Amino acid sequence: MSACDTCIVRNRAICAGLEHPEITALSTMGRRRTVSAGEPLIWEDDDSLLVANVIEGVLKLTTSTADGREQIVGVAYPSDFIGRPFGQTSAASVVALTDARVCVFARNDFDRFAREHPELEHKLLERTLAELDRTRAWMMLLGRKSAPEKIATFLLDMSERLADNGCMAHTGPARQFTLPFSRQQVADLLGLTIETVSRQFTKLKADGVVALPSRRDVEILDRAALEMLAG
Amino acid sequence: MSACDTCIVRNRAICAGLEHPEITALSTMGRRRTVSAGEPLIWEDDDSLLVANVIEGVLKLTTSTADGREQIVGVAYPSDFIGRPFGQTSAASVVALTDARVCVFARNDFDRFAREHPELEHKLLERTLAELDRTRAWMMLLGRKSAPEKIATFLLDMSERLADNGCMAHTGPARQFTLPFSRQQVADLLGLTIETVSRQFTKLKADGVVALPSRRDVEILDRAALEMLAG
DNA sequence: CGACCTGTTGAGCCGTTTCAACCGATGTGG
DNA sequence: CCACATCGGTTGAAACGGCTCAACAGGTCG
Repeated sequence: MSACDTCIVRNRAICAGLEHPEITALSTMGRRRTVSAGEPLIWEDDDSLLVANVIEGVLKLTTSTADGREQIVGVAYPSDFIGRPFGQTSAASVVALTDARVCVFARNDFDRFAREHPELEHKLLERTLAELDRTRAWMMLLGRKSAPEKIATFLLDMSERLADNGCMAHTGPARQFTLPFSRQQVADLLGLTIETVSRQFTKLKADGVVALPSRRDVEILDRAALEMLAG
Repeated sequence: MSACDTCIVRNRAICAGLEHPEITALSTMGRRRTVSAGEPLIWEDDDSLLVANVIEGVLKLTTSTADGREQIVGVAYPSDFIGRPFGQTSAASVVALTDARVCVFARNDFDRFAREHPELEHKLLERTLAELDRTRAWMMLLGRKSAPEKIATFLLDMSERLADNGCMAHTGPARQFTLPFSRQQVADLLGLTIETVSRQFTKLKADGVVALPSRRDVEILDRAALEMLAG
């Protein structure tokens, strides 16, 4: 019996739908690993040596400039795939935001296996296309939205993404949730400074749009207002 | 003999490497089409009815807000693939920037064909992964770079992308080229206003970094300076 | 020639950043 | 046990970069 048999993202990750012999083969290639909050898993511009499935936790994908500015270019949740298959170098660093568990594969092995299993490649393609859609929507935010719009859009997005971490049927957007991000990370995600993020949060709170019971907790009091603000 | 046999992007598009019977099958599904500069090919949020290969010309992928702000989220050059396979709606509009020729497929047909031909799906996956890398690099620009840095990065990027439109071996970045964009489109690509773009161009010219013989023509006089400015 | 379109230039304004001080929670060592 | 440092976050004041609005320039086309 492989670790996959009890994997909690087994039915949502790219492994979903693979037949038993394939799962077994994948299982022997993969290795479970934990990554502590703040710990890197992949370095930008490094040789792309490994890919992984996220089992539990949240990780950020970032790119940086020479002078240290950072932009979060993606966020990986459970069942998401990370790393750069079929490429020599990875374009982004991957760092855990929360303690996380991942299922890692040597890129070589994974590439070879994927090429031999079209069903897996198809899943990967669907995922990559969806991620590209999301990324493009985020470009709109980065290039054209104001700070209040960015924050509102961000909160609505979080409310959807963090809704069903479990395996239940789709429950709709969450009214309250805990951000996996510090203020600095929210800033890096939205292309703002930490101070601007803080001020916008305070403003939303003052206007009664959200409640902020703690640093990381958000409760949406007036979703319609947020949607209005999101632009 | 199918149109594919004489297709000028035959060896660079996703069709590359397909065996003859497959090419023939694809050929019967596809249809050549011309798109005039400014003419749309796909509408944002519409049902995703068609996908295409770019044969000649340049097209922009854009998303817009309700109040009319626009962000260019991608640019398609010859041999690039456009449209959203395996999805119900397309997340971006596609509009020709120059007169263009494309090879279009009904999305249904293409999806079915792709699923039956792993080699094609693999090509599509590689392309999509590369596009995702590029898109993420652009997020860095949108979120974290200043106007001068954006313009410098843009010019360097153009210089590479427009280098070998032909089929010759890689010739390195172009020293001079013709932009397929109006000032407004450059602004929409960089998340700036048209006035800021214009001022930055003027500044680069005044500093002797580039020459601008006409509205659309650029000649890079001091590449090192541009690379410095690009941040 | 005049209308029109694209792009440039100027002046002033506004939003975001910058820089700095402050706050509250957490943790530590004397 | 309490002074004290630390860390993440908030708040304030001022500077600045890019935006807005408006006028103007250069081509092109009727």
